[in-house]
Amino acid sequence: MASGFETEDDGDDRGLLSDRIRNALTDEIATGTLAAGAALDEQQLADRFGASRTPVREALRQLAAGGLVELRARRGGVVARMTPERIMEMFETVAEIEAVCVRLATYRMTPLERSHLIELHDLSQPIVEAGDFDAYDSFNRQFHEAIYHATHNGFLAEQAIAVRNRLNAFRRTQLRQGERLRRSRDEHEAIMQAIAEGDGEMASRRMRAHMLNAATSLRRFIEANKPT
Amino acid sequence: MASGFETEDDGDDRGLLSDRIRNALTDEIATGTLAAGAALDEQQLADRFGASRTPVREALRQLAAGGLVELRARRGGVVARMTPERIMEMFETVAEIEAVCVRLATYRMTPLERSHLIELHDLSQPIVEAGDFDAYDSFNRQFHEAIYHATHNGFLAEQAIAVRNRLNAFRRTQLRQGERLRRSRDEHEAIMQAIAEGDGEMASRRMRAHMLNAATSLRRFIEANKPT
DNA sequence: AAGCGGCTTCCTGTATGCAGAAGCCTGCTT
DNA sequence: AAGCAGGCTTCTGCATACAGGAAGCCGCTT
Repeated sequence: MASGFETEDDGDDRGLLSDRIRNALTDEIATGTLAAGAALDEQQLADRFGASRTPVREALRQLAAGGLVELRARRGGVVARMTPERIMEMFETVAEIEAVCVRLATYRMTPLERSHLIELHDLSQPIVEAGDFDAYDSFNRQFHEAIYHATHNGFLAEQAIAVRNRLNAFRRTQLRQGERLRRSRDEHEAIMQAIAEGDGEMASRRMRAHMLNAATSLRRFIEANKPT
Repeated sequence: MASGFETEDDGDDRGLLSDRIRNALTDEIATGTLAAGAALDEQQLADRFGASRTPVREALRQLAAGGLVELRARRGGVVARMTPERIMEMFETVAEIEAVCVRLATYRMTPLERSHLIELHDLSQPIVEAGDFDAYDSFNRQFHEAIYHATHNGFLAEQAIAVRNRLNAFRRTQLRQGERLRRSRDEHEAIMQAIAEGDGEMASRRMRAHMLNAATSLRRFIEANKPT
């Protein structure tokens, strides 16, 4: 998430109401519970969260600033509606940013970080065998974020996480396509290989391909389920 | 500042109050009118803008989501305080993103866009001769944004602009250092050369170097003016 | 004299009230 | 019957009111 807020992890009972609402809405949008284009009525949301409109409004403003929600002046807000073109643009952007990250990480990561990453990667094997999509999604997130942090550039890591989060709903969808889970892990394997060899450029190219494969998988899914 | 947005300055009655406040604060932070670390008292800002606290709060939330302001729960907000380390991280991030952009742009730009970029670059010559920092800053922005758009990836362009905007104040400072203006243009020249040859990788490396040179120039300035 | 604790005061966070705009529905006109 | 106009409804945007936490201050204790 773009910085600026004290976000303690989601065990949130205490904390600001507007932050809790923001986190809840972020989650619902990311998981698709709130579909793209869904209208966001302030009073309705306020009732649902047992709050007044004020914290809801603040949450919506923050989400709008993050691009998850579109606010049209005096006409209310809707969950950001994304065209297939825009989704592809976002995937390409993530792919390029991830490619940058893995290149920097290859050159900068400490032995400890490298060890941690290898360990993480090894853990994904049984998950793939079991075909556990949710577990793999969670692992995948950890894997990529470990790479972000290994760049030793906190700002870049934040940006990467923020952009990645906006693609959450789509990435999860895409993982459920056919053999994508196993192929995803194979691609990770190839990336790990390049990292182990200290070849940042190679790791970068493989990461870009990895992300674009995911995008292609998603595009196929979108076109297969096209309503028209 | 040389805001490319058509946010008509103070004569603006139209539009949302919270948006006007947000734009005004963005501007003041970017130009340094509001120094980093400055406390942002809601009531005080409300009085200054002749509004109530409500739109001020909404503006602050949006700025926090964009990273320009830090909000500590129940303790008010301050203009994001950036350490030299963080500024360098931001510069590195911008450098990498710009490098990505110019590579994609080289391969994707239309002849019209290439022509426009060349024209823009040519216009910078007399500006450098005159040593007009403000004009060059404005040109520089146009030059880089033209490259963003030539990627034909709207989302990537938005991200690039957003990150770049957060460095506004520092980039302007840096341009005022010694021969930096002329060297900046020389580096643009080298980038244009690579674009003309259709060598995206070369353009990318040169762009990265260009941005890191700017960062180095800024770091020298910061250390030279270090209070301690 | 120094440290601590309670109090006071200010400021944030939330709720509610009010005005105006956007959209809709109804009824009139052609 | 279709189109338009005007009023009505609903929701947003802003202001104000209220409650609770945070920081500073003053006095008390040792």
